[in-house]
Amino acid sequence: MALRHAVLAALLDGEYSGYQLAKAFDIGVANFWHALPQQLYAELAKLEKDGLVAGRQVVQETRPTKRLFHVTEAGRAELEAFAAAAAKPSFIRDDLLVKVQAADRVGTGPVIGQLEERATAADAKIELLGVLLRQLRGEADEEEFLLRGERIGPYLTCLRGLAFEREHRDWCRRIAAVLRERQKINAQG
Amino acid sequence: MALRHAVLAALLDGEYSGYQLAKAFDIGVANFWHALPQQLYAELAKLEKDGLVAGRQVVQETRPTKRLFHVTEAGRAELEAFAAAAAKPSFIRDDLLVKVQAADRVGTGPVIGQLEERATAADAKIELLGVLLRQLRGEADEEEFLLRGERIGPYLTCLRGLAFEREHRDWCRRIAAVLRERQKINAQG
DNA sequence: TACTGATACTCAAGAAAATGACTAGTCAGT
DNA sequence: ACTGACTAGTCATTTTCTTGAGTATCAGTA
Repeated sequence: MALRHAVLAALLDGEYSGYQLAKAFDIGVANFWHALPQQLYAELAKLEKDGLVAGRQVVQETRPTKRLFHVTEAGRAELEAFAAAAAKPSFIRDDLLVKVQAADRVGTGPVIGQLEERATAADAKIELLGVLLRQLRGEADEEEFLLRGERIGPYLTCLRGLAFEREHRDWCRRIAAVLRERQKINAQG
Repeated sequence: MALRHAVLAALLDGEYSGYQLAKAFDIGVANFWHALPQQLYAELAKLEKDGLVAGRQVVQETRPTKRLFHVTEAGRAELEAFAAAAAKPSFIRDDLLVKVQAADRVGTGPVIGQLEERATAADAKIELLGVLLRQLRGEADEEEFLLRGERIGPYLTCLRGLAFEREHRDWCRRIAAVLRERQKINAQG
């Protein structure tokens, strides 16, 4: 029971359809919780069955009918209990790091390429997060917003995401450079 | 097929028993791949069945008999192919971030406590990684080691882990401070 | 006019991971 | 003599995740 709370937390900011939720996960929530759309639909169904979210049908003229969900009182209570309980240790899984761990025992060429791709992707994500953060805080500067803003939760997690992406990008570029240098040295020696 | 390659990569540095592998995962590999001991035993059994690792029994006098595993040629080839294939996007999951996302909609008291615990745990991890890195690079300084060292894979992933833990610690402390400040302001207002 | 891409989902099969309990001997300290 | 921690695993069950496919409509583009 874990995705459950991530969905509830994401849904705190208003009504979302499963589809919209999947988008929100891609941008914001993905900074701390990865999930595929199918999982979200399944989880929403379970949450509704358990009365933690409620949905309402919205018929649209030009688009398929959708169902918008919001968190119920029971859902809020569930989140409250979750927040008070001990957190599990965080965890990461990253293929690319597995490859780097194996570096200098397997061919590094493709790994260097992947590190550079990742760095580029991180650049894009950093820009995206920058835009998102500016939107979230509106006119206020950050300090002011963090102290007086109404809804800072998503802002705080995006800040974490931004820091993560920056570190990740820098690491990828540095490691790619190191591996390239080593290739040169080995070619010479 | 994912844990599989993490195990192979971890096993590149010598022979390990399942138990030792579990330790190695806790310290180094956990920086990019989280797995429980039971999973490792199960994965080792599968890898052996598939001929990607081979084990040998070691009878000990004072300790239970153990089985030490090493990567076979087929295992190395498997890793090689893995390194060349496209990497999946990394993913993170963190309960604590879910709680922060929900912050200012649920009680923040316990969350502040957990942020501080995390920061303290991160401090310990940072120290541990510092020691590990010093061990790995021996006498050489970092630049020199990265360019000429024989085996830099684990060093590189530990560097990533270190950067991650630092960022995480700083973020936790900052967010804890922000949430505390907001509690004060709300108490006054 | 055909094609692409976005919206808005659903279903099912199979792989992978998490959980909890269990065995069994050693060693250090109270 | 007892306790708790460490070594070194195994087993079974359940939960969760991934993969891949399928449905349907509409808007914009070439």
